[in-house]
Amino acid sequence: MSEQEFTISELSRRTDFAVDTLRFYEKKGLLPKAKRNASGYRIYSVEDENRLHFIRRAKAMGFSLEEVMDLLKLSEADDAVAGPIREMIRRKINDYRVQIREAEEALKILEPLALSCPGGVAPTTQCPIVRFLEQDETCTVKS
Amino acid sequence: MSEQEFTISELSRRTDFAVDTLRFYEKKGLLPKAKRNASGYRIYSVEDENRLHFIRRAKAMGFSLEEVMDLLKLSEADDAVAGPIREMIRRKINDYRVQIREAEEALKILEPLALSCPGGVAPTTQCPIVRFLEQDETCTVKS
DNA sequence: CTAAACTATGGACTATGCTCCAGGGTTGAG
DNA sequence: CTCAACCCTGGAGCATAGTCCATAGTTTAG
Repeated sequence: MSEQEFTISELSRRTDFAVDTLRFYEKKGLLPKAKRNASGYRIYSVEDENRLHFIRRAKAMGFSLEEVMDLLKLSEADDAVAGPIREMIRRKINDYRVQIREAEEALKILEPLALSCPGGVAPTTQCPIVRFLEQDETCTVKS
Repeated sequence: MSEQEFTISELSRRTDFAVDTLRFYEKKGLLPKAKRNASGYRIYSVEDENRLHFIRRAKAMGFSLEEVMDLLKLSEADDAVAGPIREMIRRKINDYRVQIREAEEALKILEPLALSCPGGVAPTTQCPIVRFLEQDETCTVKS
């Protein structure tokens, strides 16, 4: 009977996105304006479900909703080509590399401080961390 | 004459924090309620300047304003001891390590995809990235 | 027929860290 | 004296990604 059409709560159950999130995604343009039944209820299909799988994966790869939207557009256009998509992935790869480098820079400072700090009830005057933070020389890494 | 007291814009120039940011920090409790002159203007001292250097450094190490506030309290109390501070640094170190691990996980997936993607004007049906995103198996890494 | 469970809408609220604005008072140089 | 440049306050707004609410209509099981 039902030929692959579902209500919003069914789609929610199938994709594990909250009902509110699905409506939010529609408003943001990540999902197309849903078909409606006679009383205004949204009706979804397997296409929508697939689109949501795509969204989930792209988010898992660290893309923001705006980027996910771009990825969707880039991959769904009739004349869609691989170049721009690869570019987006390359940029994301670069973001991650920068992030790793910055985290490593911070660790290079924090780890020795943690090791040389006596901890326990030693007064903070003995604490190299506090001394480091109170220095007034500039220090790079972030911001 | 002026014995180390300055107005908010002077403090701003000396610390390179925007005037608005200084007022914002006071409201948030990162800076103590400033002394005022007869007409209600905030008056600052070198202590405030030092505190702001501390804040700048702690932020550069990746601490949020709330964490910076904790660090300030932990290091300024009369009976301040090194233990809790070291704990905070250790937690931040751990955060960075987790962040690095997650970024590496993502790279492990994205880098091979970028390498195997033909790019250019190849249709997206040829694009391993799109194929990856359209898969419906679950995949870990984030969220 | 009724009550529960579902659906719709628009708008408010969360956290983070500022940034900007309007409307008004104060200070300092010329 | 006047005008620019400063200061004050409270509140709004930005981005991100939802989440929750009130109010109201709809569908379905018993």
